[in-house]
Amino acid sequence: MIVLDRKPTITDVAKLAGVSMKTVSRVINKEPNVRDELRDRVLKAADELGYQPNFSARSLAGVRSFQLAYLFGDPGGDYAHGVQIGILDACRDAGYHLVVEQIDVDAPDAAQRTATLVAQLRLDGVVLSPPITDHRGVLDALKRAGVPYVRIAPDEALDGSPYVQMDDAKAAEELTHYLVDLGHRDIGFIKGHPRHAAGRLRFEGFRRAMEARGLAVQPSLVEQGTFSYGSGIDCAWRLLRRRARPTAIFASNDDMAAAVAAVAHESGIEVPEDLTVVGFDDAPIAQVVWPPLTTVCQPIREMARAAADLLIGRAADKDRDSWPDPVPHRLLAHELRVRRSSAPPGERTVARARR
Amino acid sequence: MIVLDRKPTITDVAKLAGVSMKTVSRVINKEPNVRDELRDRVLKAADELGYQPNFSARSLAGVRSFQLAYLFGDPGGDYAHGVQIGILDACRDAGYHLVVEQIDVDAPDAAQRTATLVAQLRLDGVVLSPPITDHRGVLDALKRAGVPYVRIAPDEALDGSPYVQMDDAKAAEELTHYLVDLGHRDIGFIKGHPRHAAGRLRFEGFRRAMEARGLAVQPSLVEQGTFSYGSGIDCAWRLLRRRARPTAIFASNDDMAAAVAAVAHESGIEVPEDLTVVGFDDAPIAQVVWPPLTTVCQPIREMARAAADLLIGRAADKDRDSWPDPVPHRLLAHELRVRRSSAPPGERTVARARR
DNA sequence: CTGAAAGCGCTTACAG
DNA sequence: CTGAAAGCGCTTACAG
Repeated sequence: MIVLDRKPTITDVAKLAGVSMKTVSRVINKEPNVRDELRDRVLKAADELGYQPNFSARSLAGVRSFQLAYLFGDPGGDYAHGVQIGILDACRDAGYHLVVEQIDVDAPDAAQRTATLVAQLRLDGVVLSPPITDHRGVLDALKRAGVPYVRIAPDEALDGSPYVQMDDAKAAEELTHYLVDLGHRDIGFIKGHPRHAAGRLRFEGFRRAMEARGLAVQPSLVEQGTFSYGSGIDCAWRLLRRRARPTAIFASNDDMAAAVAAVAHESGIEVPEDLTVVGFDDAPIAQVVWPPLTTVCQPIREMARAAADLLIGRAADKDRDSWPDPVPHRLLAHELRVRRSSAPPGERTVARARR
Repeated sequence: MIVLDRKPTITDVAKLAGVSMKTVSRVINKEPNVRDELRDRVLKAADELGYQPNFSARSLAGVRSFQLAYLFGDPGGDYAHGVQIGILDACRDAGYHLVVEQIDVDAPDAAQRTATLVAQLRLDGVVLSPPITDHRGVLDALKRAGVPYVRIAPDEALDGSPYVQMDDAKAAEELTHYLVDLGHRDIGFIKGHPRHAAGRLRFEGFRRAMEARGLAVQPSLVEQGTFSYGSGIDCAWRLLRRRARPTAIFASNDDMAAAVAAVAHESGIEVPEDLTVVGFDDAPIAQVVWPPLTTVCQPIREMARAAADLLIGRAADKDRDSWPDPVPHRLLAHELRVRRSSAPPGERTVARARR
């Protein structure tokens, strides 16, 4: 181990190994066309000096920056955090770094802030998650700057860019079949944010499953939420104070399902004895409310990892100036998680619902 | 608005404004010694071209990088996410970018990964939060690399580096006084992770307050948790199946308090009628369990913001090679949040506890 | 398979 | 107050 009074550079390694700078560069970047003997000498020298490439120099000189950015909108979110962890998984494996930026979807300067970010930083790619995965201005700014991006759980796939998703409609169908199989007929539904694809698709799946079983979706049992806990509270009150209340409630995400459980408690309605409650996402909250929620696991971390890998793969490709045709996309598997918030409807519950 | 076929550089701005590159640099970086007239010309030219400085070039050439890093340990955390939002607040205002890295505290390569990060990236500073705010190896790696860092809620302040904190002991004291004033005498306590300063300080505050009121801390009512929801479940069972169970339980954080509430529900114990439960932090979970938790608000976002501001301030300082003496630190204000999980002990509850 | 030269877009250190 | 030159640590494009 040789210690310099400054950070060792590629030149230091080259001198020590007795080769040119360019050869060191080839070895560090795993490029072909280096004799094994030289490669070994370089690796040894780099190791002795504790050499690490300077990412600023790399990105200034080269076409790759070894840097990704993650743009997220929701300042509160478990979701955003989960996505971030998944991106970091990919970055760690590929020797990448991650820059994060929070951009309020409703801020008038969202597009401008995106443009500034990509003008200042050379980025191999940007990962987007809901709600800004569907922000037209942000998308346009990225396109104009020529920065590759991948959208997670996008609304319209029509953007021409790659995306990663799960099958929300199918998962909602499965969850609904599960409820019907349990014996529920009068099922309340709390919709998600109308602007979010996931919200619409989950309702669509519910509707389809009900029809498939010959059951009517009762309009009076469908409430419009926004995915927030607060909206879940409001919808739950409306649903539960009805004389003929449902025996089960399907909330479009776990936050709203937790809200339903809270309102039930407050109203003296036992979950799941008097009311089955199911959510969606398998967010941390699902296991932390009482009772733990039956839900569908959305593989957020894996989705994010896949998005980042797509970007890293493109940057490594010799044909890095465009996406392959057709543009890549990934559909990741979900999973039903049955927990204690669901049960067959009780006798008296059914009686009341039927009344 | 002039559009080039490439990103405009400082040279483009200089030419358009009819000044030297160096003058543009002075204006962009708000350095003194530029005539107003030149400044205006430069600003106008920069604006017309839509010029944005290249951060890679800046950090390669200069002593500042306009970039901070945030190292967090807990992959699950609301806490980490809150810290990140606070740092981003500061970055946004100062024109900084933020690189994030997740490092498992218990991983043997935690220090090595830190060293690699700071060798590859030029950073104006690093923000650390629990649990790695107390990781000796990580701290040493940072020190060795000469990268300034600020610790959030550190265990030992003895490190010689700046830190930001709240007064955990005092807050716990206040919360305990509140419980005693409500009429509680038999108060159970669930400790936090023994390795975390916050855990110890909160218990210390509890102890002090009990003594101040002439009440004994009953060893049989003190359980050792780890801040996790799961540990809260275990501790709650032990506390609640006792014949003479406490009338109130003080959990060292909200996750564990939520767990207590869940176990209470499962056991048919009503909160707050039969049992008062209080937490700590005012994490999102506090308002999302039933009933909402009485807790202490830890100003995480503001603490993180203060930490980042310290780092940004130092980088902007002409004396940026060392911290001022004495090293700066910030103590931010907490706040008691009374919600529905706490109430005076009921008659029968007191009777049972006294038995 | 290997390397010498030029250049990425800035800031530093210096001169005037 | 202003600017010309050198250099940060790499990669590119090219030559051999």
